[in-house]
Amino acid sequence: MTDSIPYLYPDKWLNKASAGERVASELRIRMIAGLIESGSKLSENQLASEFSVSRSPVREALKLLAAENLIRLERMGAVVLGLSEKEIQEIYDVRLLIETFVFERLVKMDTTDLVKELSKTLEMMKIAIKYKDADDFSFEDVLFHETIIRSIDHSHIFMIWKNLKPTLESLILISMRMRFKEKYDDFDRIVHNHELYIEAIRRKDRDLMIESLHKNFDDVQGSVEDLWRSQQIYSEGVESDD
Amino acid sequence: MTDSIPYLYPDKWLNKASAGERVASELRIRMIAGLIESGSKLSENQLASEFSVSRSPVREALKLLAAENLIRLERMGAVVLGLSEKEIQEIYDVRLLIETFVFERLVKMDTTDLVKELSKTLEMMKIAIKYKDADDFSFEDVLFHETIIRSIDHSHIFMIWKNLKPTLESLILISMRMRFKEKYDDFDRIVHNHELYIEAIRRKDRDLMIESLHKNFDDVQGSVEDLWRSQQIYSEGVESDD
DNA sequence: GTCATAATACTTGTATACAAGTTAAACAAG
DNA sequence: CTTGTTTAACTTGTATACAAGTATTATGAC
Repeated sequence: MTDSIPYLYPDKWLNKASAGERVASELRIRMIAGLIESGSKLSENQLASEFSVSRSPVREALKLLAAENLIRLERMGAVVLGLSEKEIQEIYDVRLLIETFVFERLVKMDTTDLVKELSKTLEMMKIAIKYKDADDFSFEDVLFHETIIRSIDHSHIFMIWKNLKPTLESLILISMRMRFKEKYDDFDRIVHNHELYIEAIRRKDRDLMIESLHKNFDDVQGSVEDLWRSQQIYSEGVESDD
Repeated sequence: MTDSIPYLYPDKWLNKASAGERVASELRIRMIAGLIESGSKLSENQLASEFSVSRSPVREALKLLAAENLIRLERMGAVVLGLSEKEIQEIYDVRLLIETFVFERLVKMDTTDLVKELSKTLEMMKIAIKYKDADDFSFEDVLFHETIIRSIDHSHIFMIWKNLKPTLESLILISMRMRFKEKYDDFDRIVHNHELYIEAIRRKDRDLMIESLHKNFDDVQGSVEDLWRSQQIYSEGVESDD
């Protein structure tokens, strides 16, 4: 068995994470990047030895991934589901659903602090672009949307976000790493869309919000093809064995 | 420590559940029934000895409850959050959100099979009423809504349901046990509302669906007071110790 | 009495051990 | 060669052991 697969998930995002979360994060991004094929089977013992941990954290990881619908737990072994194009579409359905819900609440609130917070995050994103740091950029991008959702103080809507977040995070991360290499110009547009989003919140303009939301989706949606290509790049020099 | 608290969660729903799921189900319904007060702390060891299992399944249970926002995992011990009135309102926000989404999909589909399935479930509900079996009734009631949501074959919407289901299930269960004792006439109305819902799906009538959905909410919403009263009933003869 | 420090009794996270069950393979009979 | 049975190697779920860290309590100096 080759252990040559490099770690894809950023180490600095795992500061005080347990071993289980680490394993889950790494497995998740590998599945989304296509390094672990849909349909393949994972066993606790196999993963435990592969990641040099005991079965306890592996069990924890598998439970997490099962809750995210990335694997299905069966009698013997967990079968990898991965992300089909349908799944990615579904994720955007849910994002649209919760972000429009959030916006309906936002228009009844004072959004001054939120706008300030979002502006700060956007500045951070610009810095990340300037220094070509895909990981930092992705982090701030995810944070941007999380900040919006958190602002309405709705614990169940936020739960939905918490479930969606890990998958989305990996998706964005892979997509952004790709763009920093090959489509650097995209970021002008991405930044502009986020500015639009902030403006929509500031002006409480529903139409503008929906517009920027859809543009934002198109951004990531359009990058799905990049994603599939990335699978080839990531798997270069890996699939020698097995 | 008193071990005198009777088990609230139906045994027959735990056929092939693991010890962890059993503990989670029982803790969940106790929290929702108010037998475990919000703010109290749970520790793994304490729960392990209380339920006569080891820490492994208890850890599993706590993870599940944390994902449902019923407890918050902290450094030392898990603090019980329970269900405030705000939380219950939030749950209905989410139900409204996903069921209207589902309906928008349904109107574009052939719903013949679904209507048949729902009719069957409704018949089951009627039998449960006839035999005054609150647990059976609750089971079929939850199944009714699950069947609708499942029918559009949208895995992420279904994930949201899966997260919501356990809490809702306990909520309905407690509410229905109450009504079978004290408000038996309510069931005529509940059955009628479900008939309306089926009719809305059959006719693909948005307005009727929204109407019956709201009525359905009012049914459970109105029973929240019952819920608080139930906490007194359940806790009769229990709080002797501690 | 008050404050600082040390000891103790908790806590969680991880590793390992064991039991029960399932799959798959080996093997024998026809 | 096919079929049926037994054996062996897996699997998961649970219990237990251990290490590292945290809160609390006890202790002692002032």
